[in-house]
Amino acid sequence: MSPAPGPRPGGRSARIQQAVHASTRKLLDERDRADITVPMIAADAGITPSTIYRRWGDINEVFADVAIERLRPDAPPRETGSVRGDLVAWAQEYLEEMSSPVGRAALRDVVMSGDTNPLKCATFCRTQIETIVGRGEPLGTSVHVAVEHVIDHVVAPIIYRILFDLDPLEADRVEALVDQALDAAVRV
Amino acid sequence: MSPAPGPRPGGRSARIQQAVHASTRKLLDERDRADITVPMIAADAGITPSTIYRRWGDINEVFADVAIERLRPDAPPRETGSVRGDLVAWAQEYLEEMSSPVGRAALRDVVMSGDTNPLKCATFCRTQIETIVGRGEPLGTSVHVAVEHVIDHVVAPIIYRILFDLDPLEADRVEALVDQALDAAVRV
DNA sequence: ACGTTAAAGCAAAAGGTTTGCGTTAACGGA
DNA sequence: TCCGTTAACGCAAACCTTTTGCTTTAACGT
Repeated sequence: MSPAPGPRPGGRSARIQQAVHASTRKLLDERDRADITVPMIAADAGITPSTIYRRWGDINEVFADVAIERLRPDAPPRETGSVRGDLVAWAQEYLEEMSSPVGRAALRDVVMSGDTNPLKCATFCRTQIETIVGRGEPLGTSVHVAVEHVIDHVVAPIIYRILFDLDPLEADRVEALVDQALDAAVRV
Repeated sequence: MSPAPGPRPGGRSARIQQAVHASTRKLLDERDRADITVPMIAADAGITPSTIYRRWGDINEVFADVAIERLRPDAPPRETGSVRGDLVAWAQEYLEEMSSPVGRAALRDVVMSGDTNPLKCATFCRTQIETIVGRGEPLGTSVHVAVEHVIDHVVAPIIYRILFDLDPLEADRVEALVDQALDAAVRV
């Protein structure tokens, strides 16, 4: 009776999505974001503008879509031998990536799009932290508590300062923040 | 020789700015932000669209301009008898205001506009905190340190969770964050 | 292979944005 | 108080983006 009209992730759709992403990234490297239009992206990708409007809605959704790919972790956090060491290394690298012009722009593009993209982005981050903390203490509610503290005391200040254009954190301050987060988690 | 061509904050400009702000706030209450256009605002304000384009550039700048007025503190932080109490009361109120749909939208509008607006917004916040901390220990570098810690450990988690659509902080967790910020500041 | 249908192409209509030029109204000096 | 100067506004036409109805293409299941 119902042929299950689910999505169709087939070849053509995927090809067009990749073309749009590639053209958007390319234009983003060349021009200022305010000077990029949907017809420009379409022309570069070799498709018609209406395809973009129908699939993405508006140009901000395209930017957000590209941004979230940039924000997706490409590898599990590397191991240094201790949870603290892993967290410090991960946080310093995260700070580095997000402070760069590309990282800042990606963060803004994600934040300005509807609720689900920011949540997805925060979840990428949380998952990485869970991996690290989970190595030291496999499973249990204390892991969850520690993760929350790392998000509040380490990730939040990093991102807040970037989004609001304050001076970025120093690398050694990141270390202190990690210690404070772990301290706070232990005391609960 | 040079008649100093400075800005002209006179009556007409101010009147038009107010009209645009008022119409924007009104439309923002009625419709979804994506459905609001520059010609709509202009019509409601009784001016021509080109005036808005020339003064603000685009509609996002208008939204950001309105948002920053919403974010500007309307009174100095109220006093409870202790620095800790003042900070807790202020932070809980701040959380409340920023979590509301209007507050969230204003935050996003500010963040998505160029660098100076976010910085202005963060400075509003910092100034309020400085006022509170300065009451306990008038002037000195330790005040500055404490303010930094409150921003990193209290403000940042509040705002991060709002912007990335995580569960908002509980009111009693705010209290714990203030304590942690003050602890961290003392240890430096 | 064939039928079905989601997604893309095309083109015209609708609407938003930019721009040149004339007009208005603050501001400063006589 | 009046007058000259000039930033800012109004108007309207040109330009570009966005939307929309219809046709065509190409995945996917049978």
